[in-house]
Amino acid sequence: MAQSCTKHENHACVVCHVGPRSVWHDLDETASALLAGGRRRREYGSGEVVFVQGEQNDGVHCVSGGTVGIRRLDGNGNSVLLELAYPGDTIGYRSFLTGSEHKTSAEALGPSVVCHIDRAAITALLAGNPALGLRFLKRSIGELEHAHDMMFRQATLSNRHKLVHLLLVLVQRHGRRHSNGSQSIDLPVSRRDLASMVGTRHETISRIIGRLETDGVAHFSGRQVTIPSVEALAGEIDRLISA
Amino acid sequence: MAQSCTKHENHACVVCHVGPRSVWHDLDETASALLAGGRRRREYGSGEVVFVQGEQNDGVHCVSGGTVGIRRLDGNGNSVLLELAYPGDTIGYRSFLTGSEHKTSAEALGPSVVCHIDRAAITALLAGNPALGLRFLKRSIGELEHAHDMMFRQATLSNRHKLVHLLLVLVQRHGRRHSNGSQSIDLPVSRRDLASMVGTRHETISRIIGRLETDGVAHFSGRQVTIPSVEALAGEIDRLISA
DNA sequence: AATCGTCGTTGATGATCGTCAATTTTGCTC
DNA sequence: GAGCAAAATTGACGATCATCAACGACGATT
Repeated sequence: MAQSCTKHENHACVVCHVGPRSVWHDLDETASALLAGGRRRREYGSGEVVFVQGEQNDGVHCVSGGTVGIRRLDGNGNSVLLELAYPGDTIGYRSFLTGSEHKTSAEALGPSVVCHIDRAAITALLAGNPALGLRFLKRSIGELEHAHDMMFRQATLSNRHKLVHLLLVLVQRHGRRHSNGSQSIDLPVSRRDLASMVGTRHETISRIIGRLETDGVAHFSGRQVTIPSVEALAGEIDRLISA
Repeated sequence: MAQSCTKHENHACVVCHVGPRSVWHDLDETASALLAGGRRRREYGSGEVVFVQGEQNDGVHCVSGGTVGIRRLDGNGNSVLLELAYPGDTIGYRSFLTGSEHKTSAEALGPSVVCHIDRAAITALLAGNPALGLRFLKRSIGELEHAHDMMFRQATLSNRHKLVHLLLVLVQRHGRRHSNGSQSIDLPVSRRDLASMVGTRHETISRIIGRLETDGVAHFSGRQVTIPSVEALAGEIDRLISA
């Protein structure tokens, strides 16, 4: 999919559906030309790697289609999925701006399209567009708030509630509304990655899923999840967060 | 009145010990004058609040002395200490730059000195010094990396290991080296806050502390902690992280 | 000195989790 | 489709944790 970038190559990255939340939004013509010149589109198969933790940065990437997972690894085989990136999101900009190696890996979770923008182009763009730096700053701040939310949930919610919250987030991005009011999700991640996002083991995730099944609040079949009532599921957390 | 800077009023915030890691480092004279004019020093007693979650932003703060805790609360009495800020650190800049209310509270953990810099001054500084925006960007990225480290540890380490890691971090900032090789810390936080930083309950922290005692790797007396061998303590985690 | 509220510790208990292991299912390659 | 490796599930067990409760310690206030 996202078979989009066949025309208007000379405008601000039209390959990506650049919304107002993108850092590339609202560039002038010279900048757009610079961007178009330094950009290179590429399709990734499921599981293919965009950049690897520890590698030297070679520019930034912009997600155009699909879903990209931001992952951190250690030397013991531990793997944690820290973020999910969607079309319009720019990734790999941290190590670019700090001039360091990548602190995380990025991989396509399902067929995806990602553009690469080389160092020279971004350097020139940043030099000529001070507003671009501020956009990166706001993007970074947004991610930081998101990380703080996550840290807060990790410290206050039970594993079940964390999984429920994760499902509610995923249903917003990946949910398909059914005619009877229920919604379905095609999970972009494995059970193991679900576990890492919740902060527990995959066996525990399996068991929590089993309990959600018997409670009737969600039905799992492989990576397909059906939620009869999203409101009922949200109710599990709401009375903890708001009350 | 800003009863602070007794000399060098026309240089970059000399109240704070501005190191190269501070966002205010290396400003030119005009900018320093602007900063000095919009800055106001204030001393805070232990527990006093610098800014409150939910309040509208009224500029940024710069820690000059002591330790400031960044805390997030919810409506159920849950409280999590997300970060510790030390002299040279600028706080409250996120809500300033995004033009939103404070997403966290900040409070002095022990007697502290914090400067306030009003909106007008920073706005002018940012407009005249594009490099300042990049400094904020790098600071934000640094905090984000820190948050990702935290998320990774939350997902992979046991509570005991998380507490040990926290002690090792605190010993770097607050540790006093003893003649026999041991080190002591005056903890800047309560047991409850320790618990929130580890992501568990305070009773559990008490019990883990008890086990560290019986294992002889750390001795607790109130907020004073003595660690016979920091290397031995670090060894508990090292073989998990590196091996 | 007496009171009050918070903090810290400790105990008991049921719930949850991590680990090891066995088994089934899934997805991919040939 | 056969075969294989990884993923996912399930069971069993010991370890750890959350919760409720009781109690002592401490600081602040009166």
